[in-house]
Amino acid sequence: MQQLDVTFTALGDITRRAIIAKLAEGETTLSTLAEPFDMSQTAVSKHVRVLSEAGLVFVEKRGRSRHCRLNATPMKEAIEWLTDYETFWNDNFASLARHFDKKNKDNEK
Amino acid sequence: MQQLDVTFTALGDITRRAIIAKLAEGETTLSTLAEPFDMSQTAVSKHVRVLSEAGLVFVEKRGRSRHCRLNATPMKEAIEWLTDYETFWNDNFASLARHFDKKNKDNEK
DNA sequence: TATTTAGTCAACTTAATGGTTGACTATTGC
DNA sequence: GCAATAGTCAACCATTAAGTTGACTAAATA
Repeated sequence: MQQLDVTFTALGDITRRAIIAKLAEGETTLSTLAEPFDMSQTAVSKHVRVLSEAGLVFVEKRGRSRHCRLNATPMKEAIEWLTDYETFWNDNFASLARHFDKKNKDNEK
Repeated sequence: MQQLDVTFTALGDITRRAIIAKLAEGETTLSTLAEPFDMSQTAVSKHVRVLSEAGLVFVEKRGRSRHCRLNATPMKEAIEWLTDYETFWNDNFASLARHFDKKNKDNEK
């Protein structure tokens, strides 16, 4: 699987996006993170694993608790991919040119 | 399911992103779209359905063929959601302030 | 009219997701 | 030492996803 696959897939779940939103307010432990959700801690833990495998969350074991920290850098690649299509919601010749310029440079994407 | 869920999920597949890239070059029929892929036309057709249900592709029946056209507007919401986290890959106080400003305005997301 | 072409549909397989529960491990604190 | 707390793990269930094939419909063309 490609990085963009795991990034977009990880973001395609409302619970995981909510976890990200929580973590944007600051680092927390798994249990406090899980508390507001209407599902078991195990379920939240699985979502956090998906996020951590996507590199979107760093988990650090500290004593008996797990501290989770947001890492947004994989979003960069996602946003770059999306930005490449901005021409299709702005009909703007400059961005159109940018789109096909970029396409010629990196045909592997 | 929420719009962001279907958008991100649709984008979380490399074949579907490749379809989008093809359609960025211009409208095509399903069969010419399917041709380069190493899978049945039925499979490609299913991917196109996922994209069209996400609103990312418009499909129009014309004679015996289906013409597919890219519609990138759902990407706008996706990019807006992501941009809200730019503070976490730039450590920039202005974008941090923007992030928490926005959070206060629209707590429903 | 007969045949090719474009595409869908239904049925099926396999694997992944998203959730549960119960048992377990390890750490903390009384 | 014992009990509470934080979390994982394994097993299970139901649903969805991604692909296949074969039969079918509808349009274009020889």
